[in-house]
Amino acid sequence: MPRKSTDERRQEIIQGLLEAMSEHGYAKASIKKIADAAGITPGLIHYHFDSKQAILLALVDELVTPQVAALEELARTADSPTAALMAMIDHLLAMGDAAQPDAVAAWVSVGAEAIREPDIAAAYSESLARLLGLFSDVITDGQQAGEFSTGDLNAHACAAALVAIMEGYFTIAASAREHIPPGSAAPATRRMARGLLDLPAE
Amino acid sequence: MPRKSTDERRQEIIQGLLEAMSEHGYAKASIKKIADAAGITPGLIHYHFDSKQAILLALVDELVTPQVAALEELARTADSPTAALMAMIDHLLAMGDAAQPDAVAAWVSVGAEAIREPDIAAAYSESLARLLGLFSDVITDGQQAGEFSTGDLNAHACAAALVAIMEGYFTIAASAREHIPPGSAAPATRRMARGLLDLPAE
Amino acid sequence: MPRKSTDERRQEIIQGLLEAMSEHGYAKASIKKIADAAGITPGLIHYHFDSKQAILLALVDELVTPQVAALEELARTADSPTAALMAMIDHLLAMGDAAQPDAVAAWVSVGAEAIREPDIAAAYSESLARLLGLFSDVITDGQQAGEFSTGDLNAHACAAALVAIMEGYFTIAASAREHIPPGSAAPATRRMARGLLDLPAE
Amino acid sequence: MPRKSTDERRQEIIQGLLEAMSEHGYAKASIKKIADAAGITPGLIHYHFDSKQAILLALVDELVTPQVAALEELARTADSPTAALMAMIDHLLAMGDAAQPDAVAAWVSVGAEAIREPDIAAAYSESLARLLGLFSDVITDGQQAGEFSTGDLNAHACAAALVAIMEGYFTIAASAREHIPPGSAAPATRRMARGLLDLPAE
DNA sequence: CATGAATGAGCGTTCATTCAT
DNA sequence: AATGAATGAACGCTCATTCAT
Repeated sequence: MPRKSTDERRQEIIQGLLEAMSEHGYAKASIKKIADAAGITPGLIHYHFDSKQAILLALVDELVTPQVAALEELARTADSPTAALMAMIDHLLAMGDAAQPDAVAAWVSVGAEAIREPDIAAAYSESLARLLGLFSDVITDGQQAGEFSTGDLNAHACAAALVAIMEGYFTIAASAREHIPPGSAAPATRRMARGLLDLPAE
Repeated sequence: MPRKSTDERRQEIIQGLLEAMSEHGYAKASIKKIADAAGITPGLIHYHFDSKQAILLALVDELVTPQVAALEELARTADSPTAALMAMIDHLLAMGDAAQPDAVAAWVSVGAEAIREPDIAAAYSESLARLLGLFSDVITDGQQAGEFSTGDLNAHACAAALVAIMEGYFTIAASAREHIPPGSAAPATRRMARGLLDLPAE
Repeated sequence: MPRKSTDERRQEIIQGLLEAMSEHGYAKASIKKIADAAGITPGLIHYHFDSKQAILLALVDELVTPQVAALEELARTADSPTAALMAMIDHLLAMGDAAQPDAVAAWVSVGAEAIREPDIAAAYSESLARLLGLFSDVITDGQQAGEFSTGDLNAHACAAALVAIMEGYFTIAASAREHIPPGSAAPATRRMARGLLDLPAE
Repeated sequence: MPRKSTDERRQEIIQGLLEAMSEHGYAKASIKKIADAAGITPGLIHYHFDSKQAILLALVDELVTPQVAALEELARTADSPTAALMAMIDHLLAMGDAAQPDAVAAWVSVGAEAIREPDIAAAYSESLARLLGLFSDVITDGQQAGEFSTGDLNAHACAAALVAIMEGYFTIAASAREHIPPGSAAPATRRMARGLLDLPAE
């Protein structure tokens, strides 16, 4: 007679890691702290996950999937590639601006952890690939529609540049938010995207 | 006279941390690993540094100061604000592109560590402030010279945007380099800077 | 249900510290030695106690509380203040004489540790205050009953003198027992108490 | 060409230990701290002393010898055994009262250290023996002069009792001075000595 | 499913002692 | 006689993981 379903428990544990990580970083987010944040006991963590790293991998998916879905939806419902791109930028930068500080901090920790853990690196890389693919598609659409021109750069390089901006804003937002004038990230990024893609000024 | 001077040893230890950190991240860059990388015994580390964190703070300075000096030199010797800005972008992005992978990886770890360690956060924030100041000065110069126009954004917000790009490219370069087409970072950033500052295409 | 209850383990650890301390002093009573004495592994110590100092604080309470209770009982059931005082002296000095050499040695280490550790000093001071209070009450009772006379000294100063004798005998018993003729501590102290309180010789 | 004589250096080191010990206790009085307190470098310590323990043994002698000499002088110049005893009590308790807090704290640490170090125990025991001998002599003199009567106790037991008081006052003075009313130690001890030795009240 | 005591390896740090200079 | 860098063992403590209950 299960007190809670496996899926629910896994969700709680993942959220516990998110909470612990945003406060202490991954290395110091101990199983005990994760368990406390999830409102369960330490022993139960390893019943639902093989290892601490497995929770992190699940968290990466948890962080990325809804964003990708939201961006896809934005791209699909936009009137034009330009409108789609601007909507995507606004959506992503809103996160860094303040909307989900825990998720942003956790994401930065994931990027750092990826330096030394191949499994995390793979998940991180795949997550970036998903984002890159979305931007790449929109840029290709815009090129074919004659809205965008990318000079010597291909669509992939331009997509990487846009993802880099997002990553950069997230990094600074996580550790030195005071250096980002509130509300400036999205407009600045839109201006930069216009330069990148040869769009006329707004 | 001691067997080696304190300054030499401190340098070796700082480089040992850089090496260990770029491979394992800060948390797993143990005193033992740092000592091995520096070719000394663990006990000696704490003869020269009060704590592991003190080494990291010294490393942050070591990483940032020469870059800031180089950027200042570039800004001073450039013919125009536009030329200065482009030279600075090229210089910084060259690092991320491949020139100093260890330093880039270490820097990303610093950003992540800053999330939870106030002292590191302070050093990280100050380092960003130094970079931001340089960009901010160039942008202000360009505005006054009539070369740049920043729309609704002030110089600081534009500087933050450029620093964010750099941070973002570094983050991706450290963990998922395969997503950055080699050689694309600097040209893409130059295009974005043109959009940000209302410069005509090259 | 865990393998052993927290209370049982805490007791075993406290006793392990008592054992290790009486043999090696507090500083050299390492977590490893405490664990060995308690028959457990070192890691478990910090599951049950936050720090080594926390064990010491628990031990101080463990040492003092039963003695205070015993002295209170003696004071309560004695026929007169004089009888109460003599019973208390006999009870306390019996410890130093030989009855609990481990506890006496540990207590001396606590006093020394109190010199440099404010938390230990507070616990030590409070323990002394409890003993002093008991003696002070008995002396005040004796004064009011016309049995004791303390000259220029107040009850508190006389209580302090009696507690000092006890501390002194404990100190010598712990490190240089050969200098205390067996069985002499209590009679000598009774004679001194008579002088202190103007009691006629037995 | 010696910059300072060996004897001077040894003295400085012993005083350095006294200073470091009274502040940090023996275990935490590191060679570095002793050297700092002595105004020399760590390496020099082991040129003048074989080990840290050897300094402590020298310190014990340093602490006790002048007191013993002073007490001998007091005993020799006193008009009577009673006067001698009271002068000795006043002299010793003046230390605990406030005169030399560093020495008192160090002495208590020596007593605690004696629990676990046989060599320290031997030195501590010998120091106590010297004090005991002095008191024992005076008491024997007083008995022979018909001034003192010690009941069932022999002179040694009475001497031990007086030394215990001193040790006890020192212990409390070192860690919980607030419990000793200032100026009360000597008068209280004189009253106790009168009871111990069947002297009439002052 | 769930608990929480238990393990053991590793961590950052301290330090008495040694020794090249 | 003196320096201060260097060593290596020990320390208190943390923690992912295991497992009896």
